This record gives sequence, C-alpha cells and structure tokens, in this order.
Amino acid sequence: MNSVKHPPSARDRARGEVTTVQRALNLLRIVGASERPIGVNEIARRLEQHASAVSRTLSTLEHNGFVERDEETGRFVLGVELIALASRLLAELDVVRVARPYLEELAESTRETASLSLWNKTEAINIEHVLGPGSIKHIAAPGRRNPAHCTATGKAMLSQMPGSTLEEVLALGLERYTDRTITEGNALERELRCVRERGYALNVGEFIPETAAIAAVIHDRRGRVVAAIAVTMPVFHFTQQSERQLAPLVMNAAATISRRLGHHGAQTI
Amino acid sequence: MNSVKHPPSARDRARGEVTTVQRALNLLRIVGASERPIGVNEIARRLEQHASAVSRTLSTLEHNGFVERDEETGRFVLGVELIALASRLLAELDVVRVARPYLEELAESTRETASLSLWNKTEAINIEHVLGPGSIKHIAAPGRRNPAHCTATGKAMLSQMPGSTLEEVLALGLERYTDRTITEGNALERELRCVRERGYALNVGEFIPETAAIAAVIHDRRGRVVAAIAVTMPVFHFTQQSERQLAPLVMNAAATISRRLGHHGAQTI
DNA sequence: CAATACAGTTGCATTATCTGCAACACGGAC
DNA sequence: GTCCGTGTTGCAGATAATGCAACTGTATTG
Repeated sequence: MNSVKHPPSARDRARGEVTTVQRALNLLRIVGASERPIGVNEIARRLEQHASAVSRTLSTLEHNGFVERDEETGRFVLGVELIALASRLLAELDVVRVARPYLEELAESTRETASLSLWNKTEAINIEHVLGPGSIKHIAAPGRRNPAHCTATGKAMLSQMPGSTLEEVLALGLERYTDRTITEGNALERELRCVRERGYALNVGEFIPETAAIAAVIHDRRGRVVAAIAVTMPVFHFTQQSERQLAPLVMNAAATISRRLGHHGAQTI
Repeated sequence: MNSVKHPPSARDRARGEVTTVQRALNLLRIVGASERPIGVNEIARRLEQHASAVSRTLSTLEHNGFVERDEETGRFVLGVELIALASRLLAELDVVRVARPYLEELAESTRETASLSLWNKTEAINIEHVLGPGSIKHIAAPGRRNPAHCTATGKAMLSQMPGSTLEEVLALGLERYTDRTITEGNALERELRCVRERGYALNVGEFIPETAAIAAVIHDRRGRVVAAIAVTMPVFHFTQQSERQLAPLVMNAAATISRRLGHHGAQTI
C-alpha cells in the first residue's frame, strides 16, 4: 500500500505553523529588522506574544550570543554569534569577493550607489554596497530585504527562477508599497518577460517612492542565478537617457562577474 | 543596575538548560561547524538527540532559510537568511572596514596570514583574513572559533576583559588541545598578566600543533576591546627573532586601527 | 513628592508542543 | 534477494512553553 500523500505534520512545520523554534526565529528577524535596539515589550507586541514568553526566549538567545543587550538601555540587538555563523558562508561565496571591485567601478562610473544581492527563498537580500559620491545613504544597505515583485534586483532574479518560485511569490501576495507597485499577477508575469528579453530589470519608485534602480543577474559556473547587481539612484536622476547609459554598464559588469565565476553563457534555466 | 536577587528559572535558561530553542541553536552551530554538508543522522549523533527530532527542527530551520539543503545529497548547510541577518551587523562594524587594508599590509610585510577576530562571550571568532604568499590555508579562516585560553587572539582579548569574563572561561574548563595548551587556571592568569605587560599575545602550538600566532587587541573610541588582529604562521617559522620582528608590526597595526576608530589611549579596562 | 504608567522578570498551574518509538520508504552494498 | 543506512511520519505519552498574576525598578505625571 502506498501511503497517500497527506499534508502531514512536518509539512505543517514547513508552512510556518506554530512551533517554538519558529517563534524564536521570527523574534530574531524582528530584532534584526529594527533600526535601533528593541525592547521586550515592543517585540512582544509585534509578534503578538506575551512579554513573558519573549523575555524567556530572548534569555536563551542572549546566552547563545544570537542577540546582545545594549549595556545602557537593556534593549536588544543582534549578536556576534550570527557573524560567526555567517562569516564562513560569506567567505566561501566567491561572488562577493569577485563582485566587489566591479561594484566600486560601477559606483564610480555611474556616480550612484552600486550593490550586490543574493536570492533567499522569495526575496533578494543586499549583502554589499558601494556608495556613489552624492548618493542617498541607507538605500541598498547590507541586510536590507528587497521584495521580489517591486525591486530591480528582486525582479531581475525572479525573472530567471523556475515557475514554482514565481508561484510562491504570488502566493505571498504582491504587497503594495507605492502607487507604482505591480500588484497584479499577470502584470508581473508580463514585466518579468520583458526583463528576460532586455536583460535587465528596472524599478522606478515601485518600492520606495524616491528611488530607482537598474539590475542584472549573475550566473555561476553551472549557469545558476546566484546574485544580482544593481545601480540605485534617486528617482529624479532616472531618465530614458540614464537608462540607456546605465543599463549596458550594469549588464556588462554582471556578465563579467559571471564569466569570472566560470559561467560560459549556457543558461541552465 | 541589575542586582539579581534570586537564582531563578530564567537563570537556568541562561545556563544552557534544555529548551527547544537551545537545541535548535546547537543544531545550527553544528551545521555551521561542519566542513561539508551534514545529514540528519550525523547531527542527531552529535547532539545525542533522536533523528526524528532533528529532522523536524531542520524542517523549520530550512523553511526559514537558516539552513539549506544541498540539491544532490539532501544534506544541510547554513542558509542565506543568516547572511541577511549578519550582513547588516558586519556593515555597521566599523572595525572590519577600517582593519582590512592593515590586514593586507600586514600579510604582505610579514608574508604570513593576517586575520581579524571579534570577541564573543568566551571565545574569539575570526571574521576576516588575508592569506600571506606562502601561507597555510584554512588557518584563521572566517567563522573559525578560537578558544580564549590557547589562541593568540583569544588570549590577547581575554587579557583585557573584566575578571568575570575570566571566571566564565575558567568555569568552562581549559580544554587541552596539544601538549602545550595551558590547562591550569593560575598558569593562565600568569600568562595573561604577561600579555598585558608586553602588549601582545603569543600562541605557539597551543591550539593546533603546527601553527603559531602573534596577536594584539583593538580598542574602539570608548576604549573598549572590540577586536584583535593576528599574524598566523607555521610553527617552524616562529623563532625569537621573528617574534621580535613581527610583534611590533602587529602592535603598530592594532594601535593604528584603534586610533582610526577614535581611540585616544585612555584604557577603560 | 506621591501617583501613575510602563518595562522587564519570575513562580506556578495549565495546556500545547515536543519527544521517542516504531514503522515505513528509499537507496546502496553485497 | 537480504542487509545496512538515511530520512520522514503518526501516535501517545512526557515535557517544556504559555498566560496569568505579582513583583521590581524606572520614567512620567500631576
């Protein structure tokens, strides 16, 4: 007898049901997303949990170095242990090392901010940026999460992902951030087709009203999409002319980085 | 002031008692410490837990992007989510950015491997390294954990920590790694006094038999010890002469980095 | 200066989740 | 074929997490 495929318990876990660990990870993300140190009660409110539970979980996380307590305020920030875990990963990611000089080159030649993002599940994550001379700060800062449907790096990478990934993204709902955000599935699919055809993705105020960006994907030696680079600028810098100028620069840099990672042009989806 | 009066339950958490989250974090550390992708049963053996429990926890972690499954083997490695959390931290840590050029300079002038470590609870953690021309690989690699009592960066930072930290380290037990490892509390205290006096720490085969290192601490603008830099070499490169040559280089680099972080010589413990 | 409000922590009884077991599916070795 | 090993799942019992209420300490208020 073949046991039929019920949606069973571990599947529930995978779908984000209530587990203690799940709650702890959400907590960690909230601490990470906060600009300033964050207190127990504030976390509890955002998680819709009781302060006592949060306090105890934080105690465990603190003891393990995943969060740290600000000496003066007693509030929490992420801890060094995360760096310990991530730094090996980062060191092993060739793309970071290879891309950095090209980011600097891009930032200099475009006089805007250049950044590198990785794909994570259903979103892009910035991990490196080089500020251009007069550029806005904090845009494209490392650790920032870029939704797939309304950012340049997000759309660039999503356009190369298998259909299942697009479905996941659609299932999450296309949240509206500005009046330019694409919130309709078919429109997004059209946009992604367009991105594939021209080889770069645009975002003009779809996520943050004042910023625009141009992005292109990076492939590794096996042809997989591993990252994307972007040039981010204030919306008022963005014109058809700048698009014509910048797009080739971004695509060239991305292609060069891909080549240096051993990519030979064969696209394995 | 946190004058804790009772030794109560959350203290138990802090002391690493069994909690579900605690187990998940240990699991994460094991995945992170593994050189290659690691399977459910192997993790279960190391944690002395049942494979079923590990499997379920991994399921949650995977869904959250904290671990990823190697496509071919089905084994686990750390996930991009950790980079997402850590990269902001890293970007905000001035010391990393400031230190990098000096690491490169050190690596070049000494023709050995230069590295930067942060302090985490009771150990030092490498987060950056520059390989010297002919140097051994993987020593001082990012993510590597350096015990406080038998590594150069560990001893350098521990020597500047308050007594309570030393007590914590002693309480963990001074594990023996080689026949040169200091395993006796009083001997370690003497060694630390010596480190404070001469301004740099040595490790000659106390952790890994074949490697030696010289380290000095970095202070931030408030005089706090935030990091240490080290030059690591094969043990057979290490002589009294090389110590005399390298120690000033390391101390100078550390002092320069401290100065660039705004440290003015006032040591606030 | 008391009165008040809020943050953070803890003990305890209840409840809900997690664990361990046993069984199963799958794959490889012989 | 059998015999390992790995990974996953359902289930019932074991265990750890929860929510409450109480308490402390620290701001904020009148």
